[in-house]
Amino acid sequence: MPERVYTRFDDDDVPSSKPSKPSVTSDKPPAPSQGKKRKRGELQSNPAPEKKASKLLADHASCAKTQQNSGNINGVSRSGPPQQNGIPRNGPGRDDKNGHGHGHGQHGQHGHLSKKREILLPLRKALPIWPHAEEIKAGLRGSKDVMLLTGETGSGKSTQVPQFLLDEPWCKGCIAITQPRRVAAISLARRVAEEMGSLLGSLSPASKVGYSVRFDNSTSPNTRIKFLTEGMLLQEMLRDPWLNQYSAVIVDEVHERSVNVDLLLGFLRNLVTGDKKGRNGKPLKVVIMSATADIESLFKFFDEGFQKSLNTCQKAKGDHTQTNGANDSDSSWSGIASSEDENSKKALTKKSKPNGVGKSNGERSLKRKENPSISPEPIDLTSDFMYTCYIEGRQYPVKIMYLPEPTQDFVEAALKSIFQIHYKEPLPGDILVFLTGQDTVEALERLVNEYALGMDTNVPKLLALPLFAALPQSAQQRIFHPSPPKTRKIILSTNIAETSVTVPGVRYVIDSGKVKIKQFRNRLGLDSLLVKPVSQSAAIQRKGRAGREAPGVCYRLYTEKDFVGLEKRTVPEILRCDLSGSLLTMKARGVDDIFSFPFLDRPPREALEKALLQLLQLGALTETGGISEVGLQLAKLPLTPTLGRVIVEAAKPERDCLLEIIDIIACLSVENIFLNLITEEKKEAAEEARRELYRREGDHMTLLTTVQAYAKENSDRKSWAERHFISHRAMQNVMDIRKQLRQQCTHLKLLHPSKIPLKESPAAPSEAQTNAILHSLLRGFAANTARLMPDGSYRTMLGNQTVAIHPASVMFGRKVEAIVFSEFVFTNKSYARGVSGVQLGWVGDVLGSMG
DNA sequence: GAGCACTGC
Repeated sequence: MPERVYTRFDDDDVPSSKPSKPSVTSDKPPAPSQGKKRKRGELQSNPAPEKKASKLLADHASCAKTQQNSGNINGVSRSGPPQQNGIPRNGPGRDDKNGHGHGHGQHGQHGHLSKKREILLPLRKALPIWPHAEEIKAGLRGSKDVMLLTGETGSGKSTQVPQFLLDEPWCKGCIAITQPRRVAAISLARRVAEEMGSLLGSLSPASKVGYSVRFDNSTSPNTRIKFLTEGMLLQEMLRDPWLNQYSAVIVDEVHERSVNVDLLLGFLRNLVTGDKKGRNGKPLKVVIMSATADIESLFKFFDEGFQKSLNTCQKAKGDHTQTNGANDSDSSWSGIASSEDENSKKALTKKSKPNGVGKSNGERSLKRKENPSISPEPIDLTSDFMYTCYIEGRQYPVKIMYLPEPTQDFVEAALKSIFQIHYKEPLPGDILVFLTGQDTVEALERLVNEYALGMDTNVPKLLALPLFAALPQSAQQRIFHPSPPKTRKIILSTNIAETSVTVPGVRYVIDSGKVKIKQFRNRLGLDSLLVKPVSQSAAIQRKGRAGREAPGVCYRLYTEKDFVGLEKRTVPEILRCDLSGSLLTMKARGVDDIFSFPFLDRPPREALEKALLQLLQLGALTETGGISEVGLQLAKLPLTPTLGRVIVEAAKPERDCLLEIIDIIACLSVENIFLNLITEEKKEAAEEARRELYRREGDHMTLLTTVQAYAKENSDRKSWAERHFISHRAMQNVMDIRKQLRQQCTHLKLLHPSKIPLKESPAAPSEAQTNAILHSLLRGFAANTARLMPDGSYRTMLGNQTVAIHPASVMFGRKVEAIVFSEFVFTNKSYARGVSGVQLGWVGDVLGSMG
């Protein structure tokens, strides 16, 4: 009875039980429409010659049913179809942060620069955000220090907002704008420099736009707009906690909710609602840019900060004057808000009850929650200190198709959908498939290629392109090449395409509805990497990838009911990661009481306590919970506290193996340097080629040997890496980090400059050195130790859990009395990765010394 | 016998 049929849910991503208007749903077949409707059997009219293919298509044909193509569109339609203003794809301000859209070099001459600026100006003026310039400027004047801004994809917010604010009277200093990713920071800076007719960063002392990311700082004395990664701004706050060089901080892509952005928001709230005494009276304006759905919680977050500050201020006043009514809220308003104009004064008097405004807006926005994808109606979330602004985006409508029945095998379901789309839909229109990981990507790639062989010759060709982070850069670049003639590209991707990489040419998205997600388990102290259902917001994000260039279709490989049952939001990273690094960051920036730090989402007390305990065990905190000398050193290292602690240990005179440890740590802080090989043939070849690098002491000494051998190779490192089946890109990263860590350690007086060899030392480490290295590792990873049990398994020293040595380890299959490991991950079972053999007595010593 | 995605003076 249940026909396998894609059903379409019109219009809204989050269906409510009673749709506000009639829509095509799963229980009623759509009314036939005159236009593009295709017959059911149409797929069969193109029978594939090969049996497999024809079987597949026949299967799918019976379930393929196209829905009427109503003019109803999903997403933002208010501003009409995009690109009507002659704006090219990837044109100005379209949030193209891959750096592929406009890779112009610098034009050396002033004339060129201003000409470029003139050319770009009309394109800027056509952006959806342009008409809001005055509103945005006005929104931050007077007592209003915080602006919440939602701008959908393609609104131009990342490029235009800093330029709007630049000439405001309060803006005497620099504007910082943060990005979650390096490429985004750099390509946005390049774009804005062009728009302003300025050279980029350090290219000229006069340049007004720069950027700052790890390993790459490009600013000038005259930089007014600086794009930086979130981590970079946090790092700057270590030196300059009041952010004195900035007049404004713009935090972009807040909805991605990285750990760093959460910390940043907490610090910024404290700054902007605090006494600002370190800023010598200079104002600091904060702009938060995020998805519409987050605005309410962000508003509450900052509003709470302002309320608290009012209460504190008022209490202080009460204490001083010894007079009335500490709870009389009205009397306190004028105390803190030194309003600069009549309007804000009026606003002050209007707001009689602290919660009044927020509440009514809360009710209104609840309505929106049911339909988050409709055209945003402005919600009037305003306070005396905040302004909320909505910018429509440029997004084409995307139809959604659901499976009528859940599927167990999303790879097979994706395969069927790919061929269904390919046979049904005319070119152009590439297909983007969201899968969980390298394994499913490669499995589907093989299947697509296999079935494509059986396609009729008059059917367009298929080109399957895998996309995942571990893929070499050159292979990743293939997705940007235009399709060959009469060919449809099928991009098989992990969630890298959700945020990090924008694939051009996509009109069809197939969403497996699954994602591999990392979760830190406090009690066990280990990371889990598990396949889980995506959240609704992630599903919406994936769907949106189909509507970047033309109207599109999103095939969800789950039912509409499944979608309704999904979590609304992806759990923010800060609630599912090890917090020790974050807490160290906070302690180093003067947050004494981490339990009162303003978290947008507060991690459970247990997680905070666990992290504090870990920092204590590393010696990063004093007995009283203050930060120690070691802790300050760790906070300055671009490493996790654990890895940092290994560095500090290795610098001790009795260990004296810092350079070696730096090489190892550099490897541990990049992705796997050893390439994953698929065919048996290559695996064997790699085994053979790497034999000279393998060390029986374990993975850490193997990494050291590898770095030393690579560094020693002066002629052609790339071919050396290829010969040894080692990722050259990862090794370049390792060398960058090695350099940075050496510098850092010199600054921290852990390393004397005279110790850095001018030439790469070829000497293999002695046994004494090896022991020193392993002891240093043990100091940081004391909790990651296990002993061999009589039955041949390993059990952790703390917690007595079973761990298996990961198959990729050189220690795999070996039995030694004890092991130390730098990574502990749960996938199918608990695995130790990065394993070295150690003496049981050493482990006892280090555990004993920690108490 | 196995590898989501980012990021740091």
